[in-house]
Amino acid sequence: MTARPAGPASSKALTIANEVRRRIVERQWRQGDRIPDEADLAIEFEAARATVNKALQLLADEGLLDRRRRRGTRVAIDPIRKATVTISVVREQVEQAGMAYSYRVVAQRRSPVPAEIAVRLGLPEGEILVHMRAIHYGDGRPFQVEDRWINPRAAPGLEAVDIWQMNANEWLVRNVPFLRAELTFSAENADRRDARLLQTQAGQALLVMHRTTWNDLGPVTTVRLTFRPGHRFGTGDGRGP
Amino acid sequence: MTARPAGPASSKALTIANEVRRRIVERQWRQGDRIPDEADLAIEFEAARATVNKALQLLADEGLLDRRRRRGTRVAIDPIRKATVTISVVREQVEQAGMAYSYRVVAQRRSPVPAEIAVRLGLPEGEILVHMRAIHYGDGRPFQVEDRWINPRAAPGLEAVDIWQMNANEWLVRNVPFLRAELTFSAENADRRDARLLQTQAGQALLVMHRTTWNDLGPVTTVRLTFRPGHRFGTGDGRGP
DNA sequence: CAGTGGTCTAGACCACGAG
DNA sequence: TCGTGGTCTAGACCACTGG
Repeated sequence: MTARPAGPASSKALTIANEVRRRIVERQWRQGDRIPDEADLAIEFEAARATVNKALQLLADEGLLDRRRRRGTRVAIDPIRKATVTISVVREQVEQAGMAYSYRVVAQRRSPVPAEIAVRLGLPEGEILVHMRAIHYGDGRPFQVEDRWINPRAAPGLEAVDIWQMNANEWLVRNVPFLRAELTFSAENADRRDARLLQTQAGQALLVMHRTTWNDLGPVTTVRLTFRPGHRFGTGDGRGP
Repeated sequence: MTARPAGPASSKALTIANEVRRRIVERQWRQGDRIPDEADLAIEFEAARATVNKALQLLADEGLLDRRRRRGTRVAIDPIRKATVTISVVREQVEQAGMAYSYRVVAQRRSPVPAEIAVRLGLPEGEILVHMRAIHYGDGRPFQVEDRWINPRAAPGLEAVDIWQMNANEWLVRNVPFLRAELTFSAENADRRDARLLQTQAGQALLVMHRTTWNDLGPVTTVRLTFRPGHRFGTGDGRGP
């Protein structure tokens, strides 16, 4: 297996970015080195400075370059490593794995928000939110358990839908764009309820993802997603194919 | 707590992006709608088309817009959700948490690579790689256990360093830029060795991160990072502050 | 074919910050 | 102070694709 063969690319800016990346990776330009300024590179690559700028910005976003006015552009001493996690709709994850998707709501009610959740959302404790629990299945076996609180004041249109029927995840994705999201991963031992819902045993290590989203009306929803045992959450990194 | 008040921004392109985002979030432009083309927006915002293009590209990268030649720009029906995970150096994580960092190598040898690891790296089974285990401490308590395989052929300069002394994570970050990385998160019950190294109990749910990196010479390293119980891996979402 | 986004260019001015 | 990156502009041509 070879790594991406830093070959040419479809656009001039990408071609330049790839060439600069090659020089860094092959240690022609080393960590901490200052590289030629935009004007010089523009001459070398026979491109406009704006094009070179675009290429270098790309590499800076990747964390490979450190750019500052007046100081110039240097190869990052400590390349920041960014990975992009794509949060797809659960159904797509299941179907991509070649399994038949199904979904069941196991609980739904309006309820005063407990302290822990209130803190996470930044709402006063005891406010009335919609609380629901649901299970996503792949080929009839539990794939993911969803425990969700929804703030109806930030999700206009929610009253009109039948929560027992709809898939909250998809409904929210499709109908309530968000401005900001927070995401955490952690591992927890399954408690009795987790174990029952996921058809596994208490104590089993489970991957847990918490996601909270906000829009301009305030906090929209916070959800605890518990994956079936053995699930892996994978990514490419933010650096192209 | 309010969400980011989609206010003006430091650059004209960002100002435009924020305004367009606001119109989408406030449902003035709805999922699937076609929005005005670049030329029209350029007139409305009194900007050059290139500036509008930059703004819209930004929103398309976020997944909020779907742009195609000739077809125009539409509000995405199914906004892809991307989150950016920043993998910092362990020492920085520890120090940011206000703890004193220390590090200890507990094992190091050259060894034929076992099948599972070989597959992950895309190397033939039995090839001789460097294998090491180390523990990262915060205030003297185990923070993370590192189990790493390094391919010396892709890490020039490795022979010259004292593996027992160096911090492999930092050495690699500083000296071997990579082109591609794969990352997965999972949860595992601690086995006896994990439990001993992390000073916890067998069976405890642990967050595990696997990371494999490649450069132009081939696979560089694959590492299994096991975090102390209760560790959370958090992110912003790549959309601003 | 023609409308739309994708990209490039040459030139300009500005903002930051090291010396 | 002044070199460097950050950004914008007006104009141009190209590439894709719907009608």
